[in-house]
Amino acid sequence: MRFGSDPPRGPRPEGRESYHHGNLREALIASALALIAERGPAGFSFAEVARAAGVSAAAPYRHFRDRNALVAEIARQGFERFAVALEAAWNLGRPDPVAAIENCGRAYLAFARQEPAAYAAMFETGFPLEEDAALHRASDHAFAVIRRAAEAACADWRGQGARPPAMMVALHIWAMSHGIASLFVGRSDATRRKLPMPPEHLLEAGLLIYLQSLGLSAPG
Amino acid sequence: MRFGSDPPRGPRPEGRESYHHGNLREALIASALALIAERGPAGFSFAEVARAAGVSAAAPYRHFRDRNALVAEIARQGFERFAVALEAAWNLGRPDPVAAIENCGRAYLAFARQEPAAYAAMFETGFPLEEDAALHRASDHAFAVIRRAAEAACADWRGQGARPPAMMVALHIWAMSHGIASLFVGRSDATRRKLPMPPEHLLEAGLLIYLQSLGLSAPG
DNA sequence: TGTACATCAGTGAACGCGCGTTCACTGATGTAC
DNA sequence: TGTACATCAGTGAACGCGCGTTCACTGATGTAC
Repeated sequence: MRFGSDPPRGPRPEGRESYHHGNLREALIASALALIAERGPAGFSFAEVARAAGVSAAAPYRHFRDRNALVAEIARQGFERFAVALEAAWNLGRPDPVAAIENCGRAYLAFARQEPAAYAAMFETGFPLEEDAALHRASDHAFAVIRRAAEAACADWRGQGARPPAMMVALHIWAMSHGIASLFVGRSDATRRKLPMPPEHLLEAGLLIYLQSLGLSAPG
Repeated sequence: MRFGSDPPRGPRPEGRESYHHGNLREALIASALALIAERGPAGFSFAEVARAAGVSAAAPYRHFRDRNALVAEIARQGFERFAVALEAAWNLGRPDPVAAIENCGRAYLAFARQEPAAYAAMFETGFPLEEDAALHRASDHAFAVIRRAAEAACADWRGQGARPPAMMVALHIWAMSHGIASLFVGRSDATRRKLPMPPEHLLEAGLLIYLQSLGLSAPG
């Protein structure tokens, strides 16, 4: 039985049946993500990615200038997905800014846990952001979500003394989240330190204590 | 003019004059630190370290099983110096625990700034601590300083509600410090993000806000 | 003080290997007519 | 619908290179007597 949308000749499941791969660019990214998850962002060669994608060593050059360009693209896509996840967790500040910020914190750790390879490519490679405008934009895009969350929270502020600067608050939230993610939510469990509590609880408590101090949350 | 303590033959400044190097182990560590500072903990080969130390490619095997053993040793020594620096900053909790904790924060960032290579070896390599007892001990040793500081601060606690658990406070301090260090105090300036303020100020403010909330610091 | 010897740190040649990169090529796809 | 042709993605062979690792060696150092 054949349908109009079938490919011209024979079956074509996962593997290669055609001279052309058809989707090599995405396949290379997927293979690289798997290798990063296993061995870290510096633990594989360009040739190895090609092999993992079932393609000759010369093929990747049709899609990426070199290994770095591939990893940078992985980081860029990671930042975009990261921004989307944070945005969804923020959920326009509902039910209230502080609760929404805690949701962002959970989303932050969930991303580090579920996409450890992308997270490593984003934060552990040390690419100079100045040299890759697209990467820089994607990274700014993710931070902008946290920044807007901090601004919304600060707008709600009803404490005493000076109003806390939203930029500073955003940076503190980011630093605390990233610190916990990178110390305790790593790639291999063996690599990371043991914790007496789930990282999510640790972060939640930290954010709550911090935000309370600013008069941004009703004291418990 | 000759002195009794002179080496037996001729001058012996930095380079090699003797068949034996005399201090190759330390020289390899120094060369590796320089290479890490330049290119990150994964950016060099074992042979390259030997070359940088002015020695044949086979020589390092007399001192380190392989490249990983060398980097692990660098991380271990780094943790020991880190512990010493934190201990000095803590200064037995003087003049008071909160001020002393802020000094620890400054020392934390100072270490990341002045010893970026060691810091990278300590936190960016992902060695499984279970497999290297000496490294694990050194790392615990550094954390113990922060932990003792948190305990001393919590002992001083005079707030309302439940007394904060010192372990949690220690982890929050560590996470905030590490987050700021790893996001904003990196190896090459080009790599790290731009900040509207010095990282030291950011960390100081963050710790103060956090500790105030726990009733550990006189509200400003 | 001198000599013989054991120990040990570094040499340099050798090996096989995988990598990065280039190149002319080939075969699949898409399109103009 | 069929044919000719341009485009393009992937091939596989080739190259030089540096790496990791081993080995028998050599020359410096330290020590026993």
